[in-house]
Amino acid sequence: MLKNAEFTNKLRSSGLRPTKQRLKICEVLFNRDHTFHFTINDLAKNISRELNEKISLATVYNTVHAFKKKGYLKEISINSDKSYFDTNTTNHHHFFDEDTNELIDCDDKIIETPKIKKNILGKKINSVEVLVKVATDNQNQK
Amino acid sequence: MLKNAEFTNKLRSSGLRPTKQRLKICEVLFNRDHTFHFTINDLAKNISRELNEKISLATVYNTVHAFKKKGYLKEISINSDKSYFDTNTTNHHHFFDEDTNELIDCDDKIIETPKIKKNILGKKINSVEVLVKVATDNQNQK
DNA sequence: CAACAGTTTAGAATAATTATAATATATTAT
DNA sequence: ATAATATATTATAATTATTCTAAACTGTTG
Ligand SMILES: [Mn+2]
Ligand SMILES: [Mn+2]
Ligand SMILES: [Zn+2]
Ligand SMILES: [Zn+2]
Repeated sequence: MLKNAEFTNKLRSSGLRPTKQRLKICEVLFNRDHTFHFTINDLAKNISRELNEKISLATVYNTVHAFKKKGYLKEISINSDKSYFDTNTTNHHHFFDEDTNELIDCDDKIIETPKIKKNILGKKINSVEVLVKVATDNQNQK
Repeated sequence: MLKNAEFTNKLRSSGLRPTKQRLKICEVLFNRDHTFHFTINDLAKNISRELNEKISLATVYNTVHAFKKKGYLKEISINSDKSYFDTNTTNHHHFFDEDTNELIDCDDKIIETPKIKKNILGKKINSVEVLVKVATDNQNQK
C-alpha cells in the first residue's frame, strides 16, 4: 500500500514527471495487496469508474507503455486480439483459462522453469515463460 | 512433397471442398521439406507472388482458420500485433528472436516440457508451451 | 444437367493501437 | 515568483489486423 508521495518519488526517480494522471494510474495499478492482469480497456474502465474527470485513452496507452519500459509492468501475449499487462513483473508462468479468458499466475512450485539446454548462438536469453492453456473437460467420464 | 491429388483427398476427408484456392494454399503451406511459421500477410504475399490470379485476403483468412480448426495448423501468440501460424502441429517450444522477430522451433532435446504439478480444478490441460525470448547481448564484456 | 450447399470475393465494418498537433502542465533557469 | 523550456495530455485522425456481409460462383449429388 504505497501513498501518493511514494509514487511521486518513484516516478521522479525513473525520470517520469508525476502528473495527476500518472499518479492516479499508479494508485489503480499498484496500491493493492495482490498483483493482477489487465487489458488497457479494463484499466480505462476502472479509472473512469473511480474518477470524476476522465483520463484520455491515449494517456492510458502512453502511461502503460512508459511503465512497461521502466519495468513496472510486463506485457503478455496470449491471444492476438488484445494485449494483457501484468503488475507481477517477476519471472513467472501462467495458466490461461480458455473458457473465461482468465490469466492465472503460477510460480515455480507449480511449474518449474524449464532448463534451456542449448541457446541460439550470440543471443542472450531475456525470458523463459510457460503458458498452460486449460478448458473445461467436455470429454466426460468413460 | 504431396501432390495435388493427395491434397484433394486430405481436404475431402476432413469435409472441406477441394477448391482451387484451398489447393493452392495447401501447396504453399504443405508442399515443403520443412515446417515453418508465417503470418496471414506473409502467406498472402507468397501466394500472390507465385500466382497470376489473386486469392482474396478474406479467403486466406477463412482457409487458414479452417485449416487450424481441422488441426493442420497451429496459432501462436508471441506479440499482440499479429497472429503467427505454424505448420508444425506437434507439441513443441519456441525461441523468439526479438531482434529479427523470428520464431524458431525447438524440441524436447533442447527444452524439456515442464511438468505441471497442480492443475486448475475441473479443467483439462490443452497445451503446455515454452517461449524463450532472446536478443543480441548488448551487455558487452565486463 | 439441375439443384443445393458450401465457398469466394470485394468491400464495408470493427476493434485495438498508434500518430498528430494543439493545448496544458511540470521543471528549470532567471 | 516569473519566464522559458521540456514534457505530457488530449481529442481526434490514421493505421492495421481482423471479421462481417451479401452477392456471385463452384463443387457435389442425384
Ligand atoms: Mn484469431
Ligand atoms: Mn504493443
Ligand atoms: Zn502474471
Ligand atoms: Zn513452431
